[in-house]
Amino acid sequence: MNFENTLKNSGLRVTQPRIAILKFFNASNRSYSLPELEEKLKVNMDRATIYRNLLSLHKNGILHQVKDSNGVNKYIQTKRDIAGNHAHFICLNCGKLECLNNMLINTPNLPEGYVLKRQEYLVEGQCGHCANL
Amino acid sequence: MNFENTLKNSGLRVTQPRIAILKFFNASNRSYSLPELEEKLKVNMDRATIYRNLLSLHKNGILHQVKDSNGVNKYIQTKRDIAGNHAHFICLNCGKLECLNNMLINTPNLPEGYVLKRQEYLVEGQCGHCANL
DNA sequence: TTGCTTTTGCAATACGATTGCAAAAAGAAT
DNA sequence: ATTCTTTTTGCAATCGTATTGCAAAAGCAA
Repeated sequence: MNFENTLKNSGLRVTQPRIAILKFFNASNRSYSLPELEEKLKVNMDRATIYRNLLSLHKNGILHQVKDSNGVNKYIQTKRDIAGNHAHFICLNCGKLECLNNMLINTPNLPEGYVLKRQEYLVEGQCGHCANL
Repeated sequence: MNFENTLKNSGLRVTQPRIAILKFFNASNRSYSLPELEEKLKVNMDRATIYRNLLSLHKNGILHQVKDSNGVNKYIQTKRDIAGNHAHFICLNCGKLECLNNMLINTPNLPEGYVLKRQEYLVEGQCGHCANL
């Protein structure tokens, strides 16, 4: 499916900034923060535009959003073969974010009367490439 | 053990701000962020003082530090009966942070060649008290 | 009490996240 | 193609938490 359809299917208008963002993520397999994207795309669009599009693309399931250990949001293209809760890995060196598909998170065993809203299992370290530098 | 000894054992000088901070945490079983502590303690000390003391108390294992889902650092008194990696629960309503001692995290199964640096399993929801309001 | 080291208080700054608003662009209706 | 309505963009401002430089104050050992 092309970028235009991706947007249309989510009820989003097809705009230049959005196409550029989708194209950018599609050409990369790592994650980016808003400041990083700003740097990469700033000749083409404003920070607020990127920001708001990251939000809506995430809300529509097109981008995956994970906070790194500094509390900074990182975005990566959602892979469609992932279901259920899973852990995330972020490479502290290159910033690559991976979904650890083999680490499914089972529903946590909370004390009696507690209500679960969300959970996030973040693993950080060095990916295979960066560990060998 | 009293607050003075706690500090001395970590090689930290015994100062009024530190005693006040330890006393404050000791009287509460929930977690606080820097802004929250600022509010509670600002008549007595400066924000930078609180900030730097939270860092050193955390570095010395006296306080536990966990980022909530907004990326804000929360601090809570370290309970000495906790060993190993465990999940953390934060109540979205009252802010209470709990160590889920029954949820020990086993070493994640990373792909070949990856290096693990740190991990954090955060669970958010409502605690038993807040769920019944 | 002296002298050295650590800590504090104040002020400034860094930095990512977020918003208001008018102009521009997209898309539906005609 | 033109008009009209709604969404989106760009710019600038602002928010909130985190962080730092530096001189003065406090802690502590000799």
